[in-house]
This record gives sequence, structure tokens and C-alpha cells, in this order.
Amino acid sequence: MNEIKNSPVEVMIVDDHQMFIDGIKLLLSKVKNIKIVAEALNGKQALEVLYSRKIDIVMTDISMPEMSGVELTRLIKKEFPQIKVLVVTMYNDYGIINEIIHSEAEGYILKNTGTQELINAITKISDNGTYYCNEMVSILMDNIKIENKQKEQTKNLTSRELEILKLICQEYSSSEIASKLFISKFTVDTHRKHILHKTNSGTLVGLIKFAIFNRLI
Amino acid sequence: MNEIKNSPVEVMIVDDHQMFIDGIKLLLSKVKNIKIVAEALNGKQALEVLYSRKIDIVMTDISMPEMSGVELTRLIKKEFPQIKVLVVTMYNDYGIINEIIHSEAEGYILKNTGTQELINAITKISDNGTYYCNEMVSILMDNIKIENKQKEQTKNLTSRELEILKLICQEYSSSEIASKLFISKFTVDTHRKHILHKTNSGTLVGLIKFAIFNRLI
DNA sequence: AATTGCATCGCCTTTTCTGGGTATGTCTCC
DNA sequence: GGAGACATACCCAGAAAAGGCGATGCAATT
Repeated sequence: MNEIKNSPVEVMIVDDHQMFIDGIKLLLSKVKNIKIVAEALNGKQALEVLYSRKIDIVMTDISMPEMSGVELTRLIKKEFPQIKVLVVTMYNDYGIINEIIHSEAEGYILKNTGTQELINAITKISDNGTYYCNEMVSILMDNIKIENKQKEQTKNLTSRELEILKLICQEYSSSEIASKLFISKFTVDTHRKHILHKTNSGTLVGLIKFAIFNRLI
Repeated sequence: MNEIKNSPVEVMIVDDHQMFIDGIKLLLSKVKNIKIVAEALNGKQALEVLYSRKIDIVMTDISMPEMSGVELTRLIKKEFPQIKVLVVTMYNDYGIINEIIHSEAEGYILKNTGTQELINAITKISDNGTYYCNEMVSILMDNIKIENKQKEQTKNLTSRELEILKLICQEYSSSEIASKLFISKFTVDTHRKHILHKTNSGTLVGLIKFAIFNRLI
């Protein structure tokens, strides 16, 4: 399991914050067996490097101009499957984590963790392992319930109901929607009632907020 | 103007990302006349330090748990007016910048700038100057027009109207708002009319969208 | 064959919202 | 002292929304 390596792990840092890169470089410069051999301020630069020289591990941020860290990870996994990716970011919400999981990165840690955890992560990953921080796991746990609730709410809307909800959000009245869809105003009203119940919205105001926060608009 | 200082500037770093703190500490450890003498992971910790020892410059992030960097800056300016504040953050949108301006920080730079700019900023500020990055200035320029448009819409609302708009967004009906504010339902209705006209919202739905997109909620 | 989900339509009631006025008192600013 | 902005209050009328209740037909699933 533990093969003895004489050559250090060669790491590239990808982050649009030069300051962050400089800091990490210094931090890791003192660590044996880890060597920062390249850096990039965005995904495009990173890919250029990867085409020109050997890299063992790519440490990448998520939010970057032009190409996100998630996209970068996907491309790396497609073009250079042997390269490991460690995502180091400050985002810890479910949406991002979900994307990271699908991008098949080997590791995920938050920027607000200590240096030691970073070193651990790199070490584990270079040893063909994975490293996911505890925060990620607990967020995944926390979001199982929320996810279910969201499904109960949004997904239970039928396509017709969704269609009408969108029209409501476009400031059409029930009568106008009825004309638009060539159905009776009564029907539209019935749909409205169902929508209100399914989304647990007490009022129209609540419904609009629901629609906006669930990105239906 | 340039008094010769023998003692280095004493700086505290406030950031909820331990990794960032570690990096900056290392980066600045090599710089003459700048000394990182304290660090804090949030505003509360930072204040504790300030009450216990002398600090010349506080470098703070914006988004932190419990107390934001803006709040921290305000408190510092109130309690320790002689302490300079340099805001170092990755946010560069107008809302944040606006808040920072009002918090009267001496400097503002983005995390995606190089180390040299950071050193420049600290040096200038310690010399009783200010340092605001170019990005901030251009964003301010860009947003003058937007601001004017916003004023036409939002700012024309009187404080009472704004108060009622917020209650509307909290899903209270006119009658409920009337009870809450100890005024007549008729009065609330009058305000509603004015709000609808001033915001150019044709319907309640439009009003809610206006409120959400103008961050009134 | 029966159940279930979905879309459709209908009526009645009550509340809420919207738009049109009018009006009074206060406060500030010129 | 007068003009203007603001908050307050009221009336009327119509439109819209929300809640309740029932009903039909169609399609897919079981």
C-alpha cells in the first residue's frame, strides 16, 4: 500500500487570487514531498500548463473567470485521467458540492481549514486516496431533508401548473392566463389553488418569492 | 510628511479562512516594517484582541460568520478611531463597496491582486494615507448610472412607504399591516397605491419582483 | 376493472387588492 | 404666510384572489 517515493508530488495551484497562490506556495514550500511546480490564474491557463508538462495534483478554486473549477475538473478528468484534482474553495453550499461530486474530483476542502489539513489532503490524494472535509459530509447530510422538501414542493407541480405559475410570475391575471391558454378562468383558479397548496405558499406574495428563490423565473 | 519610523507597523489579520491568514502571514513575514502581530477568525475575536493590545492596522475580510467585516470596521472606527482598517476581500460588487465606503475604512483591495499591491496598501495606510484599488473605482463609475435609476425608483419611496412595502413582502395583508402599525386600513391602501405608482409596478407580482431584485427583502 | 393523477369546468362566498376621488393635519422650506 | 411633501383617513366601485365544494373525462398504471 505504501510505496516509497523519492520524488516529491508535483502540484499546480489554480486560483484567480494571486495573493492566495502566493500564500499557499510559501506555506507548502516548507513541506517535504510536496512541490508547487506551476500556477494558473484561471482554467485556460491551467490547461495550457497541463499540455506542456507533467503534473500530479491540481489544486483548484471553484469560482474563477472564464472557466469554473468544476469545468476545469471535468476537462482534466477527460483529457488527463491520471491527474488528481483537489478542490480548495470557500464555498460550502449544497449546489457546489453536488457539482464537485459529479466532476469526480479526488478531494474537497474549504479554504477556512488549517494548513495541516491541506497537507493531509494532498498526501492522501497522492497516495491514490481521496480526501473530503467533514464540512462537506455534514452539508450533504443536512441537505438530504431539504432536497426532499424541495422535491415535495417544486417537483410535484405538474407541467400545466408550472406553466401557469410562470404566467402568474409574468404578471398575468387569472383571466388573462385563461385567454392565453384557451381555458376557463375557473380552471386557472383551480390550478392556482393547487399551486398554492403544493408550494405551501399562503399568499400570492409567498408564491412569487417561492418562484424566484426556486429559480422558476 | 514622511516621518522616519523605526518600529514596524503592527498589523492584525481578520479572516475566517485560516489558510488565507497563514498565507498572508508568511508573505508579509519577509517585508520590512510590516509585522503581523495578531490574527482573528471573526469580528468578535478581533475586538477582543483590540481591547488587549495595540494594533496599527486591521486587515479584514468582509464575509465572516457572526460579524461581517463591515460591522467590525464600524465598531473599530467608533471605539478605536486611531486604528486604520484595510478591507481585503474577493467581493467587488457595488453593494459591498458602498457599505465599505460608509464604514470609513482606509483601504480596500481585492484578494485577486498581487502581493506587491497589498504591501503598497499597508505602507500607504500606515503613512496616514488611503489605498483603494482600481477595480473599486471603476465599479463605482459604472454604478453611477444604475444608482440614479435605482434612486428614481426605490429612493423616492418615503420611509413609511418602504416600511409598508417590506411588510407586504412579508406576506401581510393590508388589514394586518394596518393593525400592526395602528393605522387605518384605508391609509395602508393609500400607501400601497403610491408604492405601486412610484415603483412602476402594475401588479402586486411586479411589486414583489421589484422588491426582491432591489434587495428590499 | 379499478385506482390514481391530471386537466378541465362550474358556482358561491369572502377577503383582498386596485384605482378614482377628497380631505385634514403636520412639518419644512422658501 | 404660503407652497409642497408627507402621513393620515375615508368613500365607492370593480377586479382579482382564495377557500370551499363538487364534477367530468382521459390516460396510465396496477
